[in-house]
Amino acid sequence: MRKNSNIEDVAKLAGVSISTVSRVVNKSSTVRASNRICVEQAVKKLKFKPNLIAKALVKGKSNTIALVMPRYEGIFYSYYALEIIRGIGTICESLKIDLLLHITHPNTNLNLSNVGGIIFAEVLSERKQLEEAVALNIPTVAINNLIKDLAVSCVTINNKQGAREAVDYLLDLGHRDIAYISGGNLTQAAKDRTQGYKLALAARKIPLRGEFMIEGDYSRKSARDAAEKLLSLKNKPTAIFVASDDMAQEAISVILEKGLRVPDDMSIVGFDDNPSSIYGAVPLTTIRQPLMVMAQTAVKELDLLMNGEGKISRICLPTKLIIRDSCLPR
Amino acid sequence: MRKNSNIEDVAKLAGVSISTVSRVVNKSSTVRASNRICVEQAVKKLKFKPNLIAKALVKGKSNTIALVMPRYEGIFYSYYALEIIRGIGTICESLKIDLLLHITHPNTNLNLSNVGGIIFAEVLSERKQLEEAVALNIPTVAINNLIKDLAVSCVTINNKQGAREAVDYLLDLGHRDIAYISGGNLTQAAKDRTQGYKLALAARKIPLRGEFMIEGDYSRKSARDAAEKLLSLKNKPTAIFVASDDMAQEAISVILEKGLRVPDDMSIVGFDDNPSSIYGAVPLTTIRQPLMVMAQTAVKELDLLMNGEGKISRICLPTKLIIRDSCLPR
DNA sequence: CTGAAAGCGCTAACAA
DNA sequence: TTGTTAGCGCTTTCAG
Repeated sequence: MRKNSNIEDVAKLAGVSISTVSRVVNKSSTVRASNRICVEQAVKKLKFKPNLIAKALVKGKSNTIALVMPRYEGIFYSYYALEIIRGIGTICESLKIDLLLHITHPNTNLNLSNVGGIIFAEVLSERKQLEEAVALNIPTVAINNLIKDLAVSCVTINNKQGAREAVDYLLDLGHRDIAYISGGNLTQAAKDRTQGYKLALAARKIPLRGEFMIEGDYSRKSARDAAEKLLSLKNKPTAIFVASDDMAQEAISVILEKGLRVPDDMSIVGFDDNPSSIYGAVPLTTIRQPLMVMAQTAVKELDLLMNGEGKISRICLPTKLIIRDSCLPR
Repeated sequence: MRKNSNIEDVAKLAGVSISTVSRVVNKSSTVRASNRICVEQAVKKLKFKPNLIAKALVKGKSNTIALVMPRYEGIFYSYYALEIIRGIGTICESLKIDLLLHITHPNTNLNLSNVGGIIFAEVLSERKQLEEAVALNIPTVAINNLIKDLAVSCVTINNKQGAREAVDYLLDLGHRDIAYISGGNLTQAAKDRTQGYKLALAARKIPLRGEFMIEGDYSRKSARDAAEKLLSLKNKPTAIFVASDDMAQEAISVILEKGLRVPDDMSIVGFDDNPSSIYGAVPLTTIRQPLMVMAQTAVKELDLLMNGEGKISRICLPTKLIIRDSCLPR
């Protein structure tokens, strides 16, 4: 059976005490060169890997953080989820932090008490866990949500402003009949984008039209249905703002299939700046959101918190309108 | 600062020894009812959560498994990666196994020695880590790969056979000019599908045509490029087998945009049975691969291995041809 | 059925 | 600069 060598074996082989071994392994205080070399050789010969579990126990905290991600189909299959997992995963890897992934359901209850910190990818559905984490005094940061009533750090994208920018752009182009395919209301981000859409129209005193606002769920199917509904309207919109690039691409496919042209007959703005938005049938004008930066910032904030050096912060990252070829003036 | 109550606090409050507390918490040996109740009450009052780190230390193994996933753009943004993460994540959640996610680069070196088990989502690029895991005697299972030269369990999808089925179907429909958009050669699965394509043609003595075999990388962009290349050929194929549904959908979009029809002018078969393949412009005929079953099987096998009850097994899961509307006889 | 005590592998005073 | 030692919180013999 497996029998990893431990610090004692190394000490014995190197002819020093375990403290010395610990010191050289952790590069803490200075050790006489000759001893360090002995230890290093022993480490190599024995293939010694420090037992992180023991270390975590004595340190009273682990180097592990949990990423809590709900498994709603919609959000999970979105570019967002993937990019967040990838981003946080990559940063953790480079910071040598262990990443625990929790794919949750509203009623899963996690034992959060043994991680060093937690990142919530979405809180609308995880409110209880968030509160528990705060109560347990575990360093926590929420992403893509702005939480004001709880003492947690958050780093978010300015979804409302981003959506507003998108619609403003369409408005500036002369469009007045602007439809919207939303991302539902299961996430704060999706709700914020809807807010932004409404705000932009309200600012120009353009009344909201119920038939122009269609609820999607970030899936391609929902976008297809929505686009078809929009195209079958007596008074069609001249432009559509779509809450994600993936959905926008699907909407474009539908429009093209019906023999209409984009942007000539219909202008489209997406949201994400998904890399594939450059390469579709028509390069997509969209809102770029710095997902990677958000992931990175979240992990760094958390790391600070975990080391007792940080304090609660609320960071809001700006979006940027990326103009490509899917819009034309009205 | 945080000060979780520990087993000793509970023991004191319940008026018993820590051994007794341990027993009731772990439901191990029988404890007198009155004592059990006392302990349970104390646990509740103190909100006692056992420290899993200490437990792991004394048990000499953790309840944590690592999922190692390379971060090649192509594979990472595929339906496969997402479904695997989601599948394994979900199963682990229900089995109360902690899931460590490692998003790796070829040259990241992980400290694998402190997990209870490892699942490799892809081994072509992770061969060294795999070998190390085996050398360290850590329970390991590889998914979507069949490894014969190493003592590891693997559970895989029969990619070769699946691809062959797809092409055979086209062949049976009378097609002879069958093109192929591949998933590259960075993963075993992608290579196997290419094998399957070649085998199917060879079995009917149809010569391979270089211009009919285009390398993709599972991204929509690569599929778009490939489809355009295929459509610009003097002698166009009459059917295309595409190594993923996502890519197949993109190919269909391209074809439709050029004013051609699917399946009338071009038959398409995908691979994955991605849920969205039902809802696209044309419901896609495809190869269903039981990704969830694979994930589930992998975790269960690993769990067995971790509990010393299992032995090396190599499981190959069958695919299934799902006939929808994207193919027509020639 | 219950409790005392010996560790699991490591870190961090403290002493030398 | 180095070694000794006391834990970190828990499980598990082994006695009682």
